[in-house]
Amino acid sequence: MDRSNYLPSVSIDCVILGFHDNELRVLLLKIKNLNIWALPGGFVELSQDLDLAATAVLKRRTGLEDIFLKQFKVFGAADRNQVETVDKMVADGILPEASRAWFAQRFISVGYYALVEYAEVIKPQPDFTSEACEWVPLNDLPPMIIDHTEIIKQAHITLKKELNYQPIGLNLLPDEFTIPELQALYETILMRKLDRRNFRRKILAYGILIDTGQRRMGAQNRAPIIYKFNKEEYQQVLARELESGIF
Amino acid sequence: MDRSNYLPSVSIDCVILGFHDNELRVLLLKIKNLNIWALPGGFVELSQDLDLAATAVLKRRTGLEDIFLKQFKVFGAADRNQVETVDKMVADGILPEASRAWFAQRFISVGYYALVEYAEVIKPQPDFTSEACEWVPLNDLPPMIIDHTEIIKQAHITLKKELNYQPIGLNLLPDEFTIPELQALYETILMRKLDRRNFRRKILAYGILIDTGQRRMGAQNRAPIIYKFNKEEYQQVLARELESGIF
DNA sequence: CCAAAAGTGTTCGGACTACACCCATGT
DNA sequence: ACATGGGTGTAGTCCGAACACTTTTGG
Repeated sequence: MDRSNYLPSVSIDCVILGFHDNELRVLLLKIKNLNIWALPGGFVELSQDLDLAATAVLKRRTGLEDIFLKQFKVFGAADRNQVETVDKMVADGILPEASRAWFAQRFISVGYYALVEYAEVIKPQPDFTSEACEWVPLNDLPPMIIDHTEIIKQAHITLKKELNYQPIGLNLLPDEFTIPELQALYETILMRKLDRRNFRRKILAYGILIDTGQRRMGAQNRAPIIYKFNKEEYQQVLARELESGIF
Repeated sequence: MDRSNYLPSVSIDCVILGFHDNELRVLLLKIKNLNIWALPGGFVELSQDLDLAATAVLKRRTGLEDIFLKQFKVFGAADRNQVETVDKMVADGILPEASRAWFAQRFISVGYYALVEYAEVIKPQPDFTSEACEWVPLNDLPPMIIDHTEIIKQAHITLKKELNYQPIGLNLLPDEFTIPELQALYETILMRKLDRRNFRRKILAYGILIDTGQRRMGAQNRAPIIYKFNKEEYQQVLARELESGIF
């Protein structure tokens, strides 16, 4: 693996969030032979846009493309390196001796977060340094490398703030869903209960839901209406928010 | 100048904003022998926190410390380098041949912005590559290097958004000021008129202003009350905002 | 006295909150 | 029938937008 193709000092970490069993989950890699987990990350090729490098990480781990991916913060503490971990991995033969210096260097890491539909990620892909790639509940994180716990925390804070000004759900929910399901997503992200009736009104007011005319049967209660996102309107609402601060 | 003390590939650009003559101004450096301007920037020492490096840039150019300085975005396009400009500067003897490679490399630049009190910056300091360091009105920018125009634009957008949830003015106004003066600052940042009465009510509701009991005399109209910021309350309001997304 | 701009109060409407009620579904 | 949770309506409250009047200052 030739490290000379990458920009030194710069890394990318992706907080890939999915929603399952009414829980927010983040995609993590378990480092071989160690009880330490890490965010999927990567480096930037010499002639590659930073955002593209992030997109490539997402693609590599999940197979997904065209997903909402957003830079949210840079992590640049002086002690952001992992000498001990790298030494151990070299000793275990996981990393070749030749790449010790590369991985042990200090990185400035750009944090990105993505929202993906859990079900569409068939088989998360570990890399050669990791023995597992799993969805881990956000509120039950294992020991993480360096500051990755903090990175996840910051991603979650960012997500909560975004929720106040933008609809969220496309990419995070299946194609078809009910309003109660969408509400469960919101409640999970915000970590608090919302009023059913007010939520419905607010979300319908966005004008981004399409009534499919179908209902979700099977439960021991009134069958809720199944909706789809009106993707054009959805994108327009997002764009309106982003535009809000034109120069 | 030994470049081996710095992290490669990573740079910092600071959008230092001041307020004067009812205009927002940004501190720019004019590159020697060229009609191109640049944001004050710098690099990160090998064992220096990223945020500290940004603070150092601010200190170096303005002499100011303990100023609100915030990371707002990373600029990582693949073509973010300045080969032609560097070649010209080396040819002109401004940059030593030995540092050509350093300055011509591709940088991932972390954007910071700062709000400073115009009057407190006595004499902005140019560096050895620049022949001037001046306050330039934000809506009358000269030709800028690489993507620095875009960086300033993004900083302004960020500032406008911050304004919606936080008070701004400490660091940007003199110690004593009137509410109409504070309103002029807001109107300049937001680039639109605000209602006098609603503005007054809203800003007083924050509880961060102290009536000094004095009035600004001299104008041909009723003398406005002079206020000071209640700095403790001000910081608390800011902290409350930042805390708002606790895990 | 007059122009100019500061200080004060009131009203209106929209958005969010907090509720109570009815309806459909599976057991 | 009944427990469960979905769909609908309504009154109260808060906040911001819009606007009219009075007060103070210098000329």
